[in-house]
Amino acid sequence: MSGPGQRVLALLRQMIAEGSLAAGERIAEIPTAERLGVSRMPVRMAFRVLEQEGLLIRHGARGYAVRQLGEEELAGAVEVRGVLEGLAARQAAERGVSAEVRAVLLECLERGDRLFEKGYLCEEDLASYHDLNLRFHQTLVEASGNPAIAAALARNDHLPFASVSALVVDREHLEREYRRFNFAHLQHHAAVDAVLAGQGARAEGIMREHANATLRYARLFGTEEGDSVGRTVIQRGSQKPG
Amino acid sequence: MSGPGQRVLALLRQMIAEGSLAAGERIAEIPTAERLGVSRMPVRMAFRVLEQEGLLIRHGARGYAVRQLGEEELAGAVEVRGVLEGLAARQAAERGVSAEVRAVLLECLERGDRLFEKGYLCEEDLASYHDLNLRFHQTLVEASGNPAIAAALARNDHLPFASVSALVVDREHLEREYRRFNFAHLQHHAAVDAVLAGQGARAEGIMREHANATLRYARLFGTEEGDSVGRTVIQRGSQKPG
DNA sequence: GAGCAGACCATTGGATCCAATAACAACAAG
DNA sequence: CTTGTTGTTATTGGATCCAATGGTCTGCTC
Repeated sequence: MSGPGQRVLALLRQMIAEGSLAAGERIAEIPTAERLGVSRMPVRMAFRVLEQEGLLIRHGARGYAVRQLGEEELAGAVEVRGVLEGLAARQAAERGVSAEVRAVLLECLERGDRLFEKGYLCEEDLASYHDLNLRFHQTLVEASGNPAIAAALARNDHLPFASVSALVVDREHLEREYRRFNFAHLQHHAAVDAVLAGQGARAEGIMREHANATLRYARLFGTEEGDSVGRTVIQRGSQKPG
Repeated sequence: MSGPGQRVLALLRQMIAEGSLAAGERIAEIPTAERLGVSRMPVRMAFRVLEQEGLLIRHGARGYAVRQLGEEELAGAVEVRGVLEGLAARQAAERGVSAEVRAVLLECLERGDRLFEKGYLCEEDLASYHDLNLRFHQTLVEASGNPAIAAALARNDHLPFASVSALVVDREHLEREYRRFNFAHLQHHAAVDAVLAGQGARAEGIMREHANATLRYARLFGTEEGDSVGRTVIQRGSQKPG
């Protein structure tokens, strides 16, 4: 575990996510292998995985290309995440959650409450919120008892900006971000309320709308088009899907 | 294209789907390679892809195991397909469909009408219905304009029995299957009606329920538990996701 | 007799080599 | 001048070899 193969895979994912690899440009095995200082073999393996994840697409009959995803493709991925997490919430509500899951969800809510009750956000609050947000979503998906949801979500989670684990934050306007994340956190509250009450349809609707919190709310709460100054992505290490 | 690598991948998928490989049992590279008469390399590649598709899972620290999916996992996958195809139908209805898509959908409906109007099903009707069913679903997903849906569906489509391309038919009771497929076809009618009328929510609801036609209706329409005699799977060649 | 340690074997991952194929370019012919 | 054909090169896929790691079995010691 964590041999050169995994390292190459993680490196390529990161390079694609942060744009070091020009989108749409062709990418070959040998230059990539030399650039990363490994043999062609782990690169070959990584290319297959990355193709399955949708980050690379075949470029003609020879080689791969970094997939360039436009605005509406991103919106589509967010929409997909919405229906999947909505399904997870509904099934969790319908089947009922265990005491452990209930405890984790309530703890996430409480930790978020403590974050937001002081009325502003500082730098390390962003990291904390990111962590609890991730934990909340993962717990809900697990609580659905439907592993197919996690499997389907795994694809989206590899697309940059479309996953829960990628939070686009505007560090220049932390008061705006406070409102945005606070709203998202209130949606968490509503979702937990619905799930614990066994209200499947309500839980589904809330989580479906909540998917927009990642991306669309960023515009909704004031960050206009082209206002990319100071926008940062908190991207955490790839949590394993299993 | 279509070299030994693709052949190995297709063979392994088929062997997993039809149960030639015992579920849950460990599967190693070397015996598999010898059994298929190829080197270890294409097997290694295929294992990675199959792991990404969810057909294989890691068996401890060494090797892979064929994933055994129980009844409720299958039901979960069907549910996932429901929400995804529901989303596709809704987005197709909301954005409107092109003339070409409209023509294809109507042609699928008409061909189905001709199949069912004679009041019974014969053997080659099953293949015809399978083809038009597949075409219908693919067209609808494409019409959504959301490639993330197809990407998310690709995972489910590899799980045996959960995809549109796997129809479980009971050849012993073709009159029952007539009622079942006819019902599914009427759902197609309703879905197209809703999509063409721009009724997104209605289209979504119909397609969501329609996902159950693959599996759950088989029991609903009379095939009881354990009544597996004469049940066959029409599984067609792996249509490429892109 | 049981537990621990060491050694051997099985199996996987990486590297290098070889073959096959596709693309590009150059040259010749119409 | 344009187009077709052929040759060369670049790149990918497959095979074989080598190293590293984990598991198991056996023997020794307490």
